[in-house]
Amino acid sequence: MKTSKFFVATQKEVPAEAEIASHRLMLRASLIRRLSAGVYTWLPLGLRVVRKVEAIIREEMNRAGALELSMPVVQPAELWQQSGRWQAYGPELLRFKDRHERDFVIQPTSEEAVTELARGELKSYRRLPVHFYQIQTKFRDERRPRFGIMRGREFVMKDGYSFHADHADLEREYRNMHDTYTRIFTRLALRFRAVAADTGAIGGTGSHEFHVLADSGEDAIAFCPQSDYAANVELAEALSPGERKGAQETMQKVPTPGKTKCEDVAALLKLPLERTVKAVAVMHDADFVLLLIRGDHELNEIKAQKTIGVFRFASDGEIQQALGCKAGYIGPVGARVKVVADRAVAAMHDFVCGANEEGYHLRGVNFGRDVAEPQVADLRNVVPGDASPDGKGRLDIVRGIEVGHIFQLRTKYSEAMGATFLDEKGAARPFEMGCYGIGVTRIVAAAIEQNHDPRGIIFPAPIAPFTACIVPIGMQKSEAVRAAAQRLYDELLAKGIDVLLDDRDERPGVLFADMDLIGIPHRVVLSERGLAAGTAEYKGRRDEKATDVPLAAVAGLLAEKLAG
RNA sequence: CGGGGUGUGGCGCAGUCUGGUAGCGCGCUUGCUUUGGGAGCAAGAUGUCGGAGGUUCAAAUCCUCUCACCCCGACCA
Repeated sequence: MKTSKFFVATQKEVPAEAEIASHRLMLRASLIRRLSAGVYTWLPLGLRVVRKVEAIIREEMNRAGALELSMPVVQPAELWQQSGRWQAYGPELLRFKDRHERDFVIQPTSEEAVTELARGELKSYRRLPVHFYQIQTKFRDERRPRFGIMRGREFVMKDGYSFHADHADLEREYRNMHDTYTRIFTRLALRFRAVAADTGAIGGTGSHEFHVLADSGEDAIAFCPQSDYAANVELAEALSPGERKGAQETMQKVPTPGKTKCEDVAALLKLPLERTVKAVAVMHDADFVLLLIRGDHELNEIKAQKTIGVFRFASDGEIQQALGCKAGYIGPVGARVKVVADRAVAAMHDFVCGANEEGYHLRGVNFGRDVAEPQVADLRNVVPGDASPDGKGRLDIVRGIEVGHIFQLRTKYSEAMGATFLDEKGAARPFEMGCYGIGVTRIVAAAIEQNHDPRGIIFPAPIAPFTACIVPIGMQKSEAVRAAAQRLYDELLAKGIDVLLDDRDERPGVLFADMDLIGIPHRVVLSERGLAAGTAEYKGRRDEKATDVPLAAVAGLLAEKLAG
């Protein structure tokens, strides 16, 4: 491709809307343009990247035995009513009526449509297993779309659905997909991690998320450098720090006027933050519950919900009513309410907590002596340095962007929609189902988030819009440069290299800046000076400096770089 | 959906408080010069100031309503 025949519309200045690097760079490099909130046009340059990502996913899915099909973006509401998601999905599901006033949705995923297909086509166990997938547009009416393509409302997803006669076969396919996803993200040349994820209400043995590692990621991932343990922080188990030591202090009430936060109380009493306990007041139905968390820890709401059921935070009025005190000074001592302590709190002695009296805290508090032994549960987020749940080391935490999720659905949809097959004995049984998603367009943003510098994007070669570019200096003036550029361009094309010849009549600085911004991994510069010496100049996008290469060796060098 | 904020040329902004008929930078067009890291000079084009209504001799500016977008908040590829 020649730039003059392509569409490069780079910008020096960035629209104010762009918050994160990938969003800014995608706009500046003319990969995308915004059409509406969370809805973007993919410009030719960006679409080339999307297509490359899709191609790799498609190859690996096909290799893994999955079959590509395409289901409708617009789907009838009846299917969604059968599965229950018409009610359950909420406002993220975009709904509309056709001219006959019939309800439709724009698919956010396709479990219903694929289960409908299976119900009609997979009548016998002899047809199983089957894995269908599609690469296609999805729409979720996010409450707050942001970060450009990263969390857009319209996006492209690879969604696959497998059907099995029994759970063992589903687990086999699940492992197959785990391996396939690992291959896909490896081929995409991204730094990633597969992490155990919450299976939510469905349960079952499995759900894994695949995260691209990036500091700007919205998810926190706990992993153990000494083992292969990795889990989303929302799920990672926090072990008990050990046995509680005996009490050494006597409990005493200390004035702490105006100090409602653990940090402030600890500073006032000149005690480390981890000697304090914060009490979080929540309501489970009509029950008032105090959750005790160590001052330096953070409540994990998912864990808390698993422990006490669905809850909400108590209002000031409810706290006043239950404890006769305002928030900021509440604690378990003397409180006639249900108390659940985090494991770390259960191991504390001589701690500090609220006195249930405004302006006062208690210090030297001990379970058993001053306050009843509480119910104990894992309630907090793990922090770096915590023991790994597999007992093999200490946890560290990194941030990630979720780009893939594999899930054992089991019979949730097949039962809800009456999708059954006949087994060997002629009995009708619901399909065991798995589903497997990859955020295709999100991968583009995540790749940029992980690979950029002040000059722009640094695309991993497998997904770069062009893998190499030729920058001729003074091409419009110099016949020699023009001819050499054309020759090299033809040669690289003949070798199957995806090359961009930047033949614009611009100053070299403009060409360099654009090629860097767009993130083309390999650059070859041709100039009269170099040609006189029979050389071209090669520079990798991450290289500090360019190196001179004999003109005749350029194609070979690039082929070698791209192979390696 | 709650809270905060912004809408002025393709992009980034000033002007709004204190009404007087719109300006800067980038980009764009043309010409000349320039040509190894986002050039210089000159001449140009592009605005119903988000929309509707109101106040006023006069509204980008004040008032009301509305729409769009962005940012912070209870979980998704």
